[in-house]
Amino acid sequence: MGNRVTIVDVAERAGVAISSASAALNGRTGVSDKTRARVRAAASDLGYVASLRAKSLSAQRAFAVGLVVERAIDVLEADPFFGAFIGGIEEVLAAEGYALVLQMASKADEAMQRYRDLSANRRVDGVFLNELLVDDPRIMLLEELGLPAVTINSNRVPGVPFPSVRQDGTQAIHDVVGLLARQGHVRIAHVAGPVRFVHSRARRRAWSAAVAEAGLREGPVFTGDFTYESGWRAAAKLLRADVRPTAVVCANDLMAVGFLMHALELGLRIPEDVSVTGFDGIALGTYVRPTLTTVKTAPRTLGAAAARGLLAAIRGENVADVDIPPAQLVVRESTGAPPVSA
Amino acid sequence: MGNRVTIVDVAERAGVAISSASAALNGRTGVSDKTRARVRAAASDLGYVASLRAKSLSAQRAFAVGLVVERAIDVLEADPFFGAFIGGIEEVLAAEGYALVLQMASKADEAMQRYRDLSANRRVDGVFLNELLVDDPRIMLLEELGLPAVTINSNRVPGVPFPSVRQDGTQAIHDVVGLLARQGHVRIAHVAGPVRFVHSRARRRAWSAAVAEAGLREGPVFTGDFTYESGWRAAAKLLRADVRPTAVVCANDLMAVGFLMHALELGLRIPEDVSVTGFDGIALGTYVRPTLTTVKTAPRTLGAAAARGLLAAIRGENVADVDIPPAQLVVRESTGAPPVSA
DNA sequence: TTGAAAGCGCTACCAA
DNA sequence: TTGGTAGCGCTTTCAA
Repeated sequence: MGNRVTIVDVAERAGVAISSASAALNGRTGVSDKTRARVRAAASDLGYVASLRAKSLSAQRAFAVGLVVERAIDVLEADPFFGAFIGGIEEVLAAEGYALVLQMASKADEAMQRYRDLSANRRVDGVFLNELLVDDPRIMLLEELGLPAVTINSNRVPGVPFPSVRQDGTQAIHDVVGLLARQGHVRIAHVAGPVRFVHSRARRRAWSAAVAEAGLREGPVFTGDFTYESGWRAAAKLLRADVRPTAVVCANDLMAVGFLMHALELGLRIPEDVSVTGFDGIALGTYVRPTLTTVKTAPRTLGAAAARGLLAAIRGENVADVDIPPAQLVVRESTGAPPVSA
Repeated sequence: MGNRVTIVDVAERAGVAISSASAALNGRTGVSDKTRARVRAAASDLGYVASLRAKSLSAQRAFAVGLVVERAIDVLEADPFFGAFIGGIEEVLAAEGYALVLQMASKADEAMQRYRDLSANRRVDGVFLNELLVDDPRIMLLEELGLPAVTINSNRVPGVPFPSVRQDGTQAIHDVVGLLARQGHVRIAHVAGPVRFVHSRARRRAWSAAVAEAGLREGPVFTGDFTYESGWRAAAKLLRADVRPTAVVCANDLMAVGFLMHALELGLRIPEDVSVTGFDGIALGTYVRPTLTTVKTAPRTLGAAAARGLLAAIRGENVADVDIPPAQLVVRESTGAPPVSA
């Protein structure tokens, strides 16, 4: 344990000063090619790997970034977003010698505390701001803390000092509604996410605008919480109304599947009696019957872009907002022409 | 940034030596109560938080542990195990001031390299060994590296120097088979996981033993890879045989659901024509119709126990293997009496 | 281009 | 019980 190879050993073996060894190893200029080669050889002979601890302390960087997932922990199970998102993050982080510190919080104030700690003990050099709230308190907190950050899928808000990495879903939702309208649907409902989320609002606005654009009146809106159960409840509510919507655009797949399953349970046929669409493009949507028409997002690509943006922000670069290619409509079996009686 | 409060400031304000401040703050003995109180007050006045970087370097600990998830990254999406497992880990880590470093690898040798790096640059103090293989090369690697570890859900292998944290599923699989046998099933098939996994084998052995115990002959075995698709393929294979099994015990829920959906697609009724059972207890099993009879595991509890074990191992304690309460049979709709003709 | 040395902020040893 | 002080292993001036 204590017999670890340090830069001192490397310098000694190469017959140079420690500072030269450091410069050589880190690709800094000011060392002759000969010296650099000798140092490199010595390092590889000795199997030298720099201690991240010492490096962190002296370089004043943690070489790690943080992701705080705020979620009632049981709910996380059903949310496949993070797996792929984290995969994308890791992909670029690993290449840069950075690591991901993953934290979990079940409530908002707990999450705030995690950010505070992460900053106070300097465990990370920057963080991801996922699932933004309207007037998200984390923004101001991180600004105060001076911790670099990137926001994920937020709108470009003027006051916010952090770059945003997004995948637009607006166009795809327009496509969804357009598809339904062309199929003859007139009463198109929406199952929304909690209003506090920026992306819930964006999806609802997109639905709203698309419906108007199609020359239709807005159907009823049910506000869920992105869970299967709330999709189920949405069906109970919307399908029991005197005049049923013939199509329901849901703000995520899990709610759409909950809705769909309950509709089937009520004896309705999909899409003959009611069309259902989701958002996300999770695998579950292909397991159910009928398979779910949805908007396919790219969490992995998003994660990679977010990581690149965050690393750039940490390096102090002036990073612009980035938009990855927009989400795409994927038409499957849960959408079709409305009942003629409607 | 540079104006960070350090222990020097705290010591100065409290009018004591740095070493005393350190001792006081860390609850070490050898400081008077009065001094300790003064130091604590000074620290809180100043909003002092120790720098993890300096602490790490001097204490020779990273205050972080690693989890390397080895998975074809797209597959991860559908696997809800890790969300809850990580939740459990985080729960105990956070309380101890430790953090979780999450890494991803898509192939085995890539994963090995991640462990090697984690150890070489000393990013973590220990790691979780999940999804153990038979003769897992990671064991020897970590032993060589001298990195503390705990194995998750492995068998107690004599040669392995790491404590194991497990949840037994054997009894529950016996219960599954017992249930089926009592219902009159005689041909009970198994959809297994890849043979290289320790837990695949354990589940298969449990099925095998339980079938024998029920006085039955083993039904056919299909080896899948824990994906929905492989469950689907299993159905294609097993249900097309001349003599169909009347019940199928799957090694995880995702395969069970794939099997179930395909069986339905083939026009079979469940459980009237064929009973299907899973293992894991994921939410998906309650979304499908019929709902899935399964063995419910507790990944969250497992994660918490694993984290406790790992921290103890890091502290150098001699930690015993721990078994959390066993997985439980959950009977739902996908099991019932076999067809009379069978 | 090279090397000596001063930190980075903390822990822990050893005298006092 | 207290207070110096020598590391921990690296980066980064600043002279030579």
